[in-house]
Parts: sequence; C-alpha cells; structure tokens
Amino acid sequence: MAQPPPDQNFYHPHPHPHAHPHPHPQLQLPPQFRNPFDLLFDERTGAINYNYIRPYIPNQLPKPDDLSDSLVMRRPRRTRTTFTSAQIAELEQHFLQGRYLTSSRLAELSAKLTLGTAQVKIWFKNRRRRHKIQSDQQKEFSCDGMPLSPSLSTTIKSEPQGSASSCGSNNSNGSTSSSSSSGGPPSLQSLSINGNGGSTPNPLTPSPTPTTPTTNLMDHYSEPAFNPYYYNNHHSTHHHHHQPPHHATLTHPYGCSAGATGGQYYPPPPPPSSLQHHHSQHQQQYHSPHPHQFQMEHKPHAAVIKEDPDYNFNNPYYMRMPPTAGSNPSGVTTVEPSSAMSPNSEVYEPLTPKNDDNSSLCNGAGGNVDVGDNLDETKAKLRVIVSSNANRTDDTCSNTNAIGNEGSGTPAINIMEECTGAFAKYQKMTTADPNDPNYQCTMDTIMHAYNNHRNTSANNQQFAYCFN
DNA sequence: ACCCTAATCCCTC
DNA sequence: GAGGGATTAGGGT
Repeated sequence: MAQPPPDQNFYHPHPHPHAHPHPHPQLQLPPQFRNPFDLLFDERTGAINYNYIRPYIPNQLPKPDDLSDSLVMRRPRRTRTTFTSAQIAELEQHFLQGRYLTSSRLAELSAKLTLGTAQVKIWFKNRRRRHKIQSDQQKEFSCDGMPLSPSLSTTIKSEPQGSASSCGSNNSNGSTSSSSSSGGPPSLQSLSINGNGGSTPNPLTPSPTPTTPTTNLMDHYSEPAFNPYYYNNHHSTHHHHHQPPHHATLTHPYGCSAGATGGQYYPPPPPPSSLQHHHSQHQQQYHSPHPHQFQMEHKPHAAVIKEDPDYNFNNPYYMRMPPTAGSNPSGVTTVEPSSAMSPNSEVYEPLTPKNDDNSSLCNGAGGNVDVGDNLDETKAKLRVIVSSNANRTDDTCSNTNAIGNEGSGTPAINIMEECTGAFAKYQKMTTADPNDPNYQCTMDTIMHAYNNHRNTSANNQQFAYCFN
C-alpha cells in the first residue's frame, strides 16, 4: 500500500520515527514565516543557510544570485554513487564472506574502497535485500526444491521475466543457470596459486576521505570541509574520466585483486556486445590507485549447457580440492565462502561437476558466473595466463607488452595458451589447430595450461584467464 | 519505456 | 542504532 506521501519535498531536520508529522518548535513562527522556505535562513541571524540547498557541492556553494534557481527545497538526496567495478568486486567479495558488517569491517572497507561508510552500509543493505529477493525467487524456481546455500545462492540471479528457469532443460542436474548481477563476478578471473598470490588484503591505508557522509542529513549537508567523496562524485559527473580501453573486468571474488601486490586486474579488450551489461559504460567515479579499473561484465542469461560425458570436472586432475569443501545433498562439491578462503590462504576453486553452474574454475566459489557457459556462442577468445611475478599489478590480458613483457627483461606474464576461437566448456575441440577458426578452447586447454605451471615454480603465483 | 540499484522513508527490534 | 520492507529516483540501455 502506498504510503502517504511523506514530506519529501522539503528538508526535514530530523527523522520521524512515526508516520505523522508533528509540530516543530523551531517552526513555531509567525504564520507569515511558517513555511519551509524559512529553513533557508538561519533563525537567529537570518543568514542564508546553504545547507538546505541542494545540490550540496563542497566548495561550490551556490552564489546568492543563483539562489532563485536553487530554491527547490526538495529534500536533499545524496548524489547517487556509481561504484566502480573494482569497488563492487571488493564489496561482493566481502559480502560473500559475511553479509553483515561489523564496525571494524565497515571502517576497513570504506577506507579501502575510498567510500563513505554510509555508502558501504547502504550497499550491504541493498545487497542483502537483493540477495533475499533472489533467494526467494531461486526457491520458487528451484527444481528439486533444494534451496541453494545462502552464500551460494547469493549471486544466483533469477531468470528474466518470461523466461523459464533451467528446470527441465537439458541441464541434467537441474541446476539453474547463473548469471552475474552487477555485483557478479567477472568474466575474467584470476586464481592465486601460491600463498601470496593476491589473497592477502592490502594493508589498509588511511582513507583519504576525511569525512564520511552519514545518514544524518544535517551532518551531511552541513559538512563544511572539503570532502573528496563528494568532490569526486560531483566532478566526475561533469567530465568524463579517461575510459580504459577495455570494459570487462574483474577481480577474483576471493581477493586476488586485493593481494599484496595491490591488486591484479586482467582487463581484456572489449567483450562482445552481447556480453556487455548495459551498465558497463559507467564512468569511473573515483581515481583508482590502481592503473586498471574495469567495468563489470554481465554474462548473458539462458546458458545452454551442453552435455558431454567426457568431461568430469570433479577429476582432481583439474584442481586440488578446496580446503573448506563440503558436499551438498546432491554430492556437488561446494565451498562456503569464508575468511578461510583468504587471506594468506591459497585460493582454491571448487570443482564444477559436469553441468553444474554453481561454481567452476571459471567461477568464484560464490558460484555466480560460469564463464564457460555460452562463450562458445559469443565466440570469445581466451587467454590463459600465468603470472610469474605476483608483484606485477599492471599486467593484463590485453596488455601485450606486459604479457610478453618485451623489453623489460623480467618476464611477468606468460601466455600459456591463447585460443583464437571460441571457448566451449562442454564441447570438444573440433580442431587442434588454434589458428583454425573452428578451434575451440576447452576447459582441458585451460587446465592443461594450469596444471603445467601450478606447481612447477614458486614464482608462478598468478593464474588468470581472460575472455576477450 | 524499461531496468538496475543507490538512497530514502518508515517501522520494528 | 541497525535492520528490513517498501519506495523513490538517478542513470543507463
């Protein structure tokens, strides 16, 4: 039921815990003054109170001449924050580790992401909300009535309207197709092979943001000091930051991106348009300390899982088992994301049982993206790269200089495999010739590359694969 | 127009 | 004070 229209058009100096407004002592003015515009003026001095004027732009307070246009007197609404993909990835990562924030976690995250605590709190709140909705929908669409574990179902996205779930589809085990949400993991993953391969959170650096926007509007809007947060927000909307040449992005959900190296991002070239989320054009709002910040890529839904009895992703050949692996009733290996997954621990990927979308090599243990799905349809290119130097933070799939590291004398990234054809998780290669247009890079290709290097050298600390 | 989601409102605990 | 549910609204496709 629609709530009575709250007094949203005017700034309210304090929240009402109840629906009905009550008289305010400070508004007990002579009738001729008893209107919201009075709030514009200091009761005592009569001076213009700029704090009631929106938008609030630090150091850019409207001049008196501009007041006529600014006297909108709508309730101030904080400038909508557009999180960067890196920030979302980090938030998602933390969300997987715990849906609720402790004060210390909040402070840590906000500082690390250069976000206000309010933004982080709101994000978690909205994320929980989204999770609940998705979880409910997941239950509703669940074939076997077996709800996914909350953590794993976190990123399961419901089928779009008009689209049936994968129940009853050719997905033999009935698992639903997963797709990334905006918070979903990326199409590109990096795996930490060795201990410090990026799972260790960066030592927290003091936040450059001195003032955290709070939910207290009064505090917020009366903040007189320069606030980089808002500065960035407002200014970034008035000019376009340099867009990185690549869109897709991401970081490993477990924090490879947050490694001791300060982050590992492997930005592939722009993905096929079919893989680009409509939000992928978002501008960068914050000056990232990292040279690469990339846009989140959304996987198209409705993945059609192809059957192939020859693939068995439970084969330990592919991966060591995750340390905190458990089994769900159907015997599917799962991993409950936990702090045990990082930091300072190896990042293991749960093996993906055949036709199970919940998790895979291509996936964070959160199980929300299975990049193998449908990539044969998108004709994405694949590069499997192994970093031999975890200290490199700027190596990318598309950075051929970095990959080859030509000229630097210090090999940083070696391309172990590069498929020029499509990647097909459940298909066999139709040709062994990578130059053949019909060549399909399979999971085998990836894992061969991976296994060839995962244990051979202590220097091989990063493993990533990119879909270009 | 529609979608996603940050931000807000209102309420409960 | 923090949480959830409902809602609004910004910004993108």
